[in-house]
Amino acid sequence: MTDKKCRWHRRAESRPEEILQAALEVLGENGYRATRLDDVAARAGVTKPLIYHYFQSKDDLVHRALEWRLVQILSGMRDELDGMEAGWEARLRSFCRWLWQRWCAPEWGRFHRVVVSEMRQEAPDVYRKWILLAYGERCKVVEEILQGSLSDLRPGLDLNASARFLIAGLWQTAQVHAHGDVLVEEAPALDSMLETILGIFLAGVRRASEAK
Amino acid sequence: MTDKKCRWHRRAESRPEEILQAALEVLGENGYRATRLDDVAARAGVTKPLIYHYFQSKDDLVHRALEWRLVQILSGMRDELDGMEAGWEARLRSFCRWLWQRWCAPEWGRFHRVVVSEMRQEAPDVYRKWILLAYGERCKVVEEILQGSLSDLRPGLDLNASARFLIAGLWQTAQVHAHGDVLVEEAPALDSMLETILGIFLAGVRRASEAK
Amino acid sequence: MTDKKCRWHRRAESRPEEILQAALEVLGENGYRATRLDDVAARAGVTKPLIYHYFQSKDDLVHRALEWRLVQILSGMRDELDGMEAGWEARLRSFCRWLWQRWCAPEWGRFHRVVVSEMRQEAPDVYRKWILLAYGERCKVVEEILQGSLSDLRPGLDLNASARFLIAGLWQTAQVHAHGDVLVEEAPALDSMLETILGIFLAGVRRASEAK
Amino acid sequence: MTDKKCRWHRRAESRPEEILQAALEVLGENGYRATRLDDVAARAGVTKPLIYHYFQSKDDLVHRALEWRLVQILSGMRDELDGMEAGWEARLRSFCRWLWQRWCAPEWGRFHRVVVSEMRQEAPDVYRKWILLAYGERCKVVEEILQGSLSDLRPGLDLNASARFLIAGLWQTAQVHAHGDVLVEEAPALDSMLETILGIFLAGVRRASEAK
DNA sequence: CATGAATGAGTGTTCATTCAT
DNA sequence: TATGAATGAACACTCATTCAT
Repeated sequence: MTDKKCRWHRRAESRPEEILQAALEVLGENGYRATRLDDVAARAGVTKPLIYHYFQSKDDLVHRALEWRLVQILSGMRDELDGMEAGWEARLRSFCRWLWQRWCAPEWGRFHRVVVSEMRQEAPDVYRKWILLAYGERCKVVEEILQGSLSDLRPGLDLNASARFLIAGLWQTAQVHAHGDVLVEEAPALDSMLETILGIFLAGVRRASEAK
Repeated sequence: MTDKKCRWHRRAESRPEEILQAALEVLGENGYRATRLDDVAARAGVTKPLIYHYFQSKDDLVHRALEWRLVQILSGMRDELDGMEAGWEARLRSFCRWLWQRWCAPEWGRFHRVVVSEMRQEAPDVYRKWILLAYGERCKVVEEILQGSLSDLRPGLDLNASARFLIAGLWQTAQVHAHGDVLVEEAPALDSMLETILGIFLAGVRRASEAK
Repeated sequence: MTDKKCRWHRRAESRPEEILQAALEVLGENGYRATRLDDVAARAGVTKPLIYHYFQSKDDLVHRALEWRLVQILSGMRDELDGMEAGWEARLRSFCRWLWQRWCAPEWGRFHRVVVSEMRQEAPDVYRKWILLAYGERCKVVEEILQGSLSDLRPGLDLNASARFLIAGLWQTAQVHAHGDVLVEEAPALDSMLETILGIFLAGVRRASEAK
Repeated sequence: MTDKKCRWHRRAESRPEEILQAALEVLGENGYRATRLDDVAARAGVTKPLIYHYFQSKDDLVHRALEWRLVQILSGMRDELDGMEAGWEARLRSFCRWLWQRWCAPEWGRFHRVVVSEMRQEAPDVYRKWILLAYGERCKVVEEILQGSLSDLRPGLDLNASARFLIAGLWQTAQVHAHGDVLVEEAPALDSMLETILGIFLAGVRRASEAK
C-alpha cells in the first residue's frame, strides 16, 4: 500500500551511497574525463537533478566517491599488522605480501589508475590524500619495523630512504606488472617477483656479519 | 616593422615546431583535458585553423607533440652508456645517477605527469610507447649490466626481476620525491636517496662471499 | 504574465512539434544546406541544446520533420478515392484533379523542392520514401483504375507504363507550371492544362472503336 | 630547357577548362553542398588560389562549369532536327527517341540531378537557364511540329499544353526510370516505355477520323 | 603564372547545471 | 523527495577566401 504512493521514498537513505557506488564504477571504467553525470545517474537508477540534491557538483561527487572508497580500502591495515608474527624479517615479509596482494588486485588497479592519473590534475587534493594514506603510511610502517631492529641492520642505514625504496619498488612494480598493459611478456610470475624484491631488500639492509 | 601592416606573418618553416612547443607547454600546465586548442593557438601566436593546416586533429597534435619530445628526451642513452667506466658496479651507479638526474628534472616531471596520468586513459598508445621506451628500455640496460657479471651476483638471482625492482624503485621514488607534492617534508635529500637505494640494491644482489 | 520573471517556459508537450514545425518552415525557406540549427531554434523560440533534448542530431531533426509532414500530406488519398464516382474515366478524372490540386498548392511546391532537390543528395532514404509514397502509390492507383476497365482500352496497352506516363506528366507539369519560376509566361491556365492532359491521355488509351 | 624553369607555363591556356572539368566531376559525384574547393583543386591538379585566379568565387566556378557543360549538351539539337525525316509523326518519334536517349544517359542523370536538385536552391539563375534551354526549347520544338500538321490533329487541341505534357512525361519518366533509385523493379524496359508513351500521345492528339 | 601559409566566420554538438513542477 | 525540461558556455572542426612570395 505504501509501496504504491511512496515508491520513491523506498530507498531514500541508501540513495547517496548508491550514487557514490555508481560514480565509482563509471569512474573506474571511463576515467574522470569521460565520466558524465548522465551515465552516473543512469547507472544509479536516478535522475541527474537528484544527484544535485545530494552533492554540490560533479567534482564534489567524485571527491566524495573516491574518499568514501579510500577509507574502505585503507582500513584494516593496522589490525592486520597487529596480528602478524614477531621477528622483523617475518613481519616485513608478511606486510609486503599483504600489500602486494592488494596492489595486484584488479579493483585496486582501476582505482589507482584514475586517482594517480587524472585526479592528480583534476583534483590534486584527492590525489594528495590518496598518496599520503596509501603510500606514505606504508612507508611509515616499514620504517617502524626497521627501526625496531636496528641491531640487525647495516650501520648508518637511512631507514626513511630504505623504506621509501621498498614501498616505491613494490608499488610501481605491481602497477606495471599487474595493471600495466605493457612489459607483460617475459615478466616473472607475480609471486616470484615479490620474493626477488624481498630477497634483495632484506639482503641489502641486513648487517654484513649476519650473512655468516 | 612589417608587423604593423601585415595581417599575418609568414614563418612557414618554424611554425610546426612552434605549435608543438606551445602544445607541450599548455599540456604540461593544464593537462590533456584542459588543453584547449585556442590556448595552444594563442600561445603559438597563430590561429586555430592554422593548427589544422599542420595537424589533423587535437589528438594528432598532442600525439605528435609528445612523441616529438619523447625522442628528444630518450635519445642519448646508449651513447651515454658507452662512455661509462668499466666494472659492473661502477657502470650501474653511473647509469642510475644519469637516470636519477633526468627523472628528477622539473621538465620530466611535468611531462611524466601528463603521459602517465591522462594519456593512459586518453591515448593508450602514446602511454604504451612512453612506458616501453622510458621504462622498459631502462630495465633492459640494467639486466644487461647484471648479466655481464654473473660471477659477482648471488646465485639463482632473477636478473629480470631484479632489474625491474631497481628501475621501479628509482622511478617511483623520483616521482614522489621530486615531483610529488606530498611527502616532501622529512624526506632525505635527493642525492642521499639515490645513494641509499644503490647501496641497498648492490648489497642485495652481490654474492655473499664478497662481503668478507 | 509569468513571462517576465521566468528564464524559460515549460511547454513540454507541445515543444517537439513546435520544433518540427519551425524546422519545416526554415527548411522550406532556406533549403537543407542553409538551414542552421540556430535559425530553427530561434524560430521555435527555444535554444539549440533543447533541440538536442528531443532530437539526436540535425539530420535526425530534418528527417523527422519531413516524415512528420509526409504522412500528413499523403494521408487521405484512399479515403478520397473511395468516395469517387463510378466509371473509370470519371474516377481517373477525379483522382487526377485531386492530385493536381495538391501538387499545385504552394506548400507542396516548397516541400517538394527541398525533398526532391537537396534531400536526394543529403538523405537519400528520405527522398526514396517520398518518391515511393508520393509518386509510386499514385502510379499504382492509376494502374488499378485502368486494370478495372480493360475492355474499354486499346488492346495490348502496357498499363504500368501508361500509368507512369500520366503521373509523370502531371507531376512534372505541375512542378514546372505551378512552382517553376520559368516558362510561366504564355502558359495555359492551370485548369486548362489539366483538361488537355486528361483529354490526350484518355483519348490515347481508349479503344479505337469507341471513337465512333 | 624551358621545360624546367617554365614548367607551370605549360598548360596555361588549358588550365581554366581543366578546372571546369574537375569541378564538374566533383559536382556530379558529391553534389553542390559537398563540393569543396580543395577537392576540385586536387582533382584538377592545381592549387586553390589558382582557382581564384581564374574564377571569382566558388559560386562563379560552379556557374561557369555548369553553363559550359550546358552548351555542350544542348548543342546539336537543331542540326539533328534538320536531318530528320518528313512527316510529323515520324519527326515527333525521331525527336523523342533522340531526347529519350539523351535523358537516359548516365551522365545526363548526374548532371540533371545536381542542377534540378541543389542548384535550384543554391543558384536559381543556373537552374532557370537549364530548364529554359533543356526543357522549354524541347517543348517549343514539339509545338512546332504539331503546329505544322494541324489538319491531322484533334480540333481545338491546345498545342502548347500538349507539347508540355509530352515533354514533361518523357522528362520525368526518364528521370525516375533511368536515374531514380526507386520504382525500378517491375518497371517496363526503357524502349518499351518510350513506345507506350509515344503511342498514347499520338493516339491522343490525332484527329478521330484518322483512326479509320 | 603559381603557391604555401594564414585567417574569419561560422556550425554542429556536448555537458554541467538550474528552473518549475 | 524527485524529475523532465531548459539553458549557457564552451569547444573541436570546416571551409571559402586572401596575403606574401
